[in-house]
Amino acid sequence: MATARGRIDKRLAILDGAFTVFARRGYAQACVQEIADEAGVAKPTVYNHLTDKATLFRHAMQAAAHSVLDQRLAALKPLTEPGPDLRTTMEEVGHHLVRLHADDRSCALRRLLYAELTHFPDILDIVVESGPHRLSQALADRLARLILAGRLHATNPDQAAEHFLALLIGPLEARSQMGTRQIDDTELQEIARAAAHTFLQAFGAENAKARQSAE
Amino acid sequence: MATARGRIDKRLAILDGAFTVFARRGYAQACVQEIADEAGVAKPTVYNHLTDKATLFRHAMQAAAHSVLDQRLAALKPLTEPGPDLRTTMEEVGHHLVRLHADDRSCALRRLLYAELTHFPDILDIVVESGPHRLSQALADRLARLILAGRLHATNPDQAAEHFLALLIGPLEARSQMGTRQIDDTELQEIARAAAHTFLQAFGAENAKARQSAE
DNA sequence: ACATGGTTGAACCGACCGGTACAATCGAGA
DNA sequence: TCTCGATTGTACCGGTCGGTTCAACCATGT
Repeated sequence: MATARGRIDKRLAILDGAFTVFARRGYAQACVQEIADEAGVAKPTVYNHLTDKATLFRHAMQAAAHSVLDQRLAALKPLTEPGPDLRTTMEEVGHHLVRLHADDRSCALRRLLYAELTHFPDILDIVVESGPHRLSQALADRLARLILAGRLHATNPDQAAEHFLALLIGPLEARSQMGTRQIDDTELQEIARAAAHTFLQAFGAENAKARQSAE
Repeated sequence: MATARGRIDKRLAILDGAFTVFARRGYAQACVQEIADEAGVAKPTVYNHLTDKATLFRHAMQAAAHSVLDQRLAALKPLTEPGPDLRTTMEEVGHHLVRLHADDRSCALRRLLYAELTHFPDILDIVVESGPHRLSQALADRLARLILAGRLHATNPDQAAEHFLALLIGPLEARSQMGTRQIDDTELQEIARAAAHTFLQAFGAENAKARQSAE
């Protein structure tokens, strides 16, 4: 009705509307009629494209997870060619990651994942495998290069990546109350700055050299 | 029927059974009849003690959050009188915290909180205020003492506490897939060890002295 | 023995919702 | 213009569940 009555794939509109409604109501409380309305489509059309409410949920979650992952991987790009000041590039990357993590759809995705873990165990594989795990791997790759280049001092790039992400996400989650409170951008920047500070304090090459020369 | 037909407060059994069933099914899918069965009680008895399914949920969550918080605060005790080796006491405390965090009830509490954030905004205040926030505050108090005693080098005890908790919880959450996978205790210990290592690398007094003397 | 108040089982009401059936309609290609 | 497939609105079925009612049932205090 409200949608442009074109040939644009309704499937996309359905999946998008489905995620919106699932995010708003949760799986059980979301009724298919509301999803159909949100997508500007009749209820039978929904069942025409997706057989089940469950498979509708699965596909919507998968699509959302995919789009979220792409954004996050793109945010790591500056680390492949960091400027002379490693600290500011790490702060930038951290800021970017934190901003993506605080995004509404990202928060909704995590909430839904947490919520329906028990009912849809297979979704965990889809989302988490293509989510934090892939991100951590990609970050570890970048950090490994930096270690080899002598700009970081760490024994285990995987652990370093895990810890950097933890220093970013942990304080963010604590402050944002699971995405309820809106956080203004300067506070996000402050979180990223603090995380980069602690991380470089622990893994920065200069600090390591200082420690070694003092022994 | 199966329960001892004593005068023991049924209210407690109801709240406990309610949390169990909510954890198992989620809020919407949990039917009151199953809660009554779990508590060994008739359905009208449930409505006799708690007026509503919603208030039942609220009270069950509050009770669970309270018990979880108590355990976590108790785990901080060794930090008030740390032995000569700060590292091992921090590893112990971290191990204890991580083990509590990985507990089934604790995971279920977080899952339910995440899941029903939208429907019960007031629960967030109850749980999060008496949860991670209080824990972070208590930890910050302990760390402040250690800073004054010259055993840690940090400018902001609140931030240090936030970062230590992040280094513990973040990797745990990543590895445990939101509490789905069971983690064996030696892996928990390894997580705590790594967290304490990075934390002391960044905030340890010896490292700081080394850095200063090298400048 | 008697009264009282919480407890029990069972049945019941009303609402909601997933999924389907069906007839009417629309849109594009021949 | 005609036809075919997808889409639409609507109505319906069946099941589930929150919440209530009610009669019977203890267990206690007097």
